[in-house]
Amino acid sequence: MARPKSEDKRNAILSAAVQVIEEQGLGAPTARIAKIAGIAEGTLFTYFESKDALLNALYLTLKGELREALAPDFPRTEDLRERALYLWTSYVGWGVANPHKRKVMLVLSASERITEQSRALGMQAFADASTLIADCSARGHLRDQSPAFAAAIMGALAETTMDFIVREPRLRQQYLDAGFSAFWSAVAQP
Amino acid sequence: MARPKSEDKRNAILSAAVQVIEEQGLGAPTARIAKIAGIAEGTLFTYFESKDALLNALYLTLKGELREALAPDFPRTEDLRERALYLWTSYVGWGVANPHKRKVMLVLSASERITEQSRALGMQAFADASTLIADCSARGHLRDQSPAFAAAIMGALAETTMDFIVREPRLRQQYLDAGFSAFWSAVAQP
Amino acid sequence: MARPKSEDKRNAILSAAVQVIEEQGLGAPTARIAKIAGIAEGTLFTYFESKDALLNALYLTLKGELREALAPDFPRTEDLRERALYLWTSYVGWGVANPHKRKVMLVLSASERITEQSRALGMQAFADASTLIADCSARGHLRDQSPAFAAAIMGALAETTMDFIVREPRLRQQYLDAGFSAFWSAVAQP
Amino acid sequence: MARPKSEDKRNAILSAAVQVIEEQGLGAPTARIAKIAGIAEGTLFTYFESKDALLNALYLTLKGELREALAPDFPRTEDLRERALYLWTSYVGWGVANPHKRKVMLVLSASERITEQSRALGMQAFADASTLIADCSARGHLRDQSPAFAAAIMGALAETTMDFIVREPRLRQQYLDAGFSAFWSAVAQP
DNA sequence: AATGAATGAGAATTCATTCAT
DNA sequence: AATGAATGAATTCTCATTCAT
Repeated sequence: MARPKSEDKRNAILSAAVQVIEEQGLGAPTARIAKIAGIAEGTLFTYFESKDALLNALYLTLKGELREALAPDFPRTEDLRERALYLWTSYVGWGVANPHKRKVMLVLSASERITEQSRALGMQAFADASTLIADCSARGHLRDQSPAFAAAIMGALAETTMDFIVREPRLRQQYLDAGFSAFWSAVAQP
Repeated sequence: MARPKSEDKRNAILSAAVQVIEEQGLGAPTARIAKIAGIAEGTLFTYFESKDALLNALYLTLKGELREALAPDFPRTEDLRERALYLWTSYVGWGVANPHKRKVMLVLSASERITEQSRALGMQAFADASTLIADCSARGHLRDQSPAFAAAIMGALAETTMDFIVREPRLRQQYLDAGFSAFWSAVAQP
Repeated sequence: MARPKSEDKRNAILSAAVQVIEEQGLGAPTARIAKIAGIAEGTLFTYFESKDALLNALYLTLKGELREALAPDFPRTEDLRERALYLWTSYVGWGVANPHKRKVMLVLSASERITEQSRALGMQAFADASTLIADCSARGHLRDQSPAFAAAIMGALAETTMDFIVREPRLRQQYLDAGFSAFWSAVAQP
Repeated sequence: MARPKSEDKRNAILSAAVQVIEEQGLGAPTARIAKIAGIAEGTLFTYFESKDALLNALYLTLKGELREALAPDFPRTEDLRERALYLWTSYVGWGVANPHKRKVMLVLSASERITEQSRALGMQAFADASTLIADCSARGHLRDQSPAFAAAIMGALAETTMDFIVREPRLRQQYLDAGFSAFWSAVAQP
């Protein structure tokens, strides 16, 4: 058999794409991505059919990574608040630890090049988290809204919190706590 | 360079830009914007020095419009909550009434083509609103955070609320109320 | 008004295309055509939407030129043979005088890039000639065949004749006469 | 380089090339030819040094097949006309029975990628037929022309006849007869 | 000022061919 | 010998911007 497609190379491309898109936006040339990935221009297209395909794959990869970051040892406690805090901390932690990836995810999300299908798949990955948030909000202000609303609110507050932590890393813990407090009040308490 | 002759044309360009960017993203050709605006390709550049200049001007214009939408007859009541509700309703109302403009603002915000200066100017326009929110939060959960944090949280919650109203316009009032309730709990209450 | 599209430039492109395609076939780069035409690479596309559009336009232009070569002072004689000879001579004369154009026309005709529409338009130009040939053949061997058959035969014999004249220009008159004699026997005589 | 292992594969490639070139022209990718042939992209190049080599080999193969179609049981009759008719019928029959191969042969003939050497070799295969035609024309209109002229005329008339039969298969016999009659009058009769 | 043709530097692919497996 | 990933030059076409009219 010929040499097999290399998972390493695929990852190198995705990784290079994060770097280059973070710097130049979605207009970043595939040639530059390839160069950073250490492969020939044409090789990129044996791993991704087109630039759009690469973009969508990158979107899904980042969503997947984020999910991984949330998943690992989810506490089994009965205490909803504790579990929500864990989720919150993991989420914000990932975003703060991976500012480039986060920025690229935002740019991708705002773009028309991500298909509905990708978006649906991306959401789907957060089913567990969504359920948790839905449980949290079951008796709060939003108890009558679609459960997705509470989850979206958590996402929005977490993103805002990340923005501030990134700008003032010194106040990390403070923003983390305050953000969660805001979230908990907004969603969970009656 | 020279002061352009027609304010109408400038507006037509900005308006066309909203439409075209909403459809095609920031990659939209200036030629297409010009065509939709009813002017010649080259004319666009007598009104805006470059595409980036147009983009930044558009960003500021949209921010300005939004501010206008918030300003008009701001109630003089003492009641903070009432004033905040007014602000909230205006903000969400504008976004829901102008989905294209809102989408374009998001795309622009996520792009590297908007300069720091534009972003600063854009923020600045909301000084009044920010002050109001800061007042609201003076005794709430976020009392120890930078006042901008509360304002950012309001923005984030409002955007989320708009997303859901746009998706389910039937539930407009419901989301509007629930969103504000969430905001108020998150920010204003102790 | 801006500067108008120049008929000269359009012709220069078509002319350059003949030269370059004659040398390199249909794979000839548009960049090279543009260079030979003395214009910028991109300018070619303000005159022709795409390479295929250029190819089809070239096909029609060459067919048109050929028709012009046949048309001018068609003799009004009653004598069919004389008129046919005139047609024959003009046709072969054009091909021999324009070997590059002729070669390119053959290459284009053999290509899948020329649309059916172009082919139909190209044929259409030869309505008069076809009628004449049909008349010639009305009493000959082919009297029972579709009139287009006789015309096609004339075309085929003329092309063959050109091939030989081009290879042995010295024998031009000889081949011209012999070819016509063959044609006349094949088609017109009973 | 080394003698390829499988004659079958070589044939599969040539066969695939006919199919693919008929569909897409000479621009058809070697990768696609290989795929249709059921082999790997790279394998094609152990059977043919380059795409041009493949094209030239294909040209010669098709010419060879055509010759085979003419050869088999050539009648030994004295009667020239009968032998010529036999040749004519075989030739036209092959073209009509193999429209794809015929189209590809035309495309190849019109291309600059077939070398002079290949063309010469291709012609050479028809020495017998040429001689026969030369004999036929020895006393006809073309008696004073190079013998190749008569042969070329036969080829041209046969191609034209095939075109019409392919378009109107119902009239096959009619066109076959009429075409031969035209040929015979053009070439053999004084 | 307005027009739109002209420019030419990219951009995303494609593809013949090579070469590691 | 066979495979198909890797290569990178080449290609068509786009587009912001300039400039002749």
